[in-house]
Amino acid sequence: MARSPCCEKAHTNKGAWTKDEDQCLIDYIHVHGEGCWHSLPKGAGLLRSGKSCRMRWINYLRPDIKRGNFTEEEDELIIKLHSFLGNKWSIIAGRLPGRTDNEIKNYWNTHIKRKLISHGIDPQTHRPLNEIATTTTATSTTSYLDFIKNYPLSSLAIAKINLMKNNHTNNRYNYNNNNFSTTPITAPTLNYPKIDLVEDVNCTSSGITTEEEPPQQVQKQQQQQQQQQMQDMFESELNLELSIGLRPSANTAESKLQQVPNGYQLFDTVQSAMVAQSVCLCRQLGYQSNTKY
DNA sequence: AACAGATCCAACCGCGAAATA
DNA sequence: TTATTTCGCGGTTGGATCTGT
Repeated sequence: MARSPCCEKAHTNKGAWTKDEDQCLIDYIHVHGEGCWHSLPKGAGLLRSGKSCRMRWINYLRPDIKRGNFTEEEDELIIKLHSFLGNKWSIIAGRLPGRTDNEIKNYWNTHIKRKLISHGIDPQTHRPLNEIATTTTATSTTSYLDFIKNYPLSSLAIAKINLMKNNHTNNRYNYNNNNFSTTPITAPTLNYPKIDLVEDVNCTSSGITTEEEPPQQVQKQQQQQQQQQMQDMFESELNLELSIGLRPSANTAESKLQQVPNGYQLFDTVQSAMVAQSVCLCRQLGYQSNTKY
């Protein structure tokens, strides 16, 4: 009892759309709305596949599509989201109003990718190209000191790890029901040594100190203040990073992520810390400032 | 002006998941 | 339960345009 055969492929045009075809599609959607792509061509009198109509509408004809060059803010957001999500263009597009997944994908492949490569950053891993060969198998068994030794983290990334170490011992960040929460875990995580952050919240230097000086009241207070600032910043960034996918639907990668047992686990492995590092690295290269690659 | 190579981007293709008969 | 269609996604292609010589 299957459906009747589809004859969509018969007698369909291919290639560039004409103005008449565009207008025909626009008029039809204005009257009948989006959806039912399969039956749309027949109803609209178009010799196109439903798939082609959908693509044309979503990527080109939709009235809310934003035209023109990408802004620096959009650049930065795309890189950040890509470092987190990979090639999930539709999800990334969902975070950039008016931009389509196809447009972002093209922009990534023609602009951002090249810029990252020219600056020695692998566009897939968001890590320095010359370090990729030796870091492909970082696991939770890697000691944090080994990791630091090989991949000096930005202070921001370190601060994030410290905060998790200090404030959420034996916790990991989970993504459930569109929110991050901390939930006890049993799986082994990194053995974080205590590393006090005392400088450089803007990723302008390596900023790592490994031993605390003999306590002095003023220093303590300053450190507490800085730590609080870092926590605020961290939570702020986390909100951005983890608010990805607030509109999950049944068949999206977002919903799949949420379906992973124990939720969407972030920063519980060395790789996750690398993500933080890579984002910071991009910033160091100018994405946060007014300078461009 | 003419040509070649590089770049851009709209459009196509194949695949997997969901829906449906 | 199974076979098939439909939909949406990411990867790729190829024609149009740009740039350098």
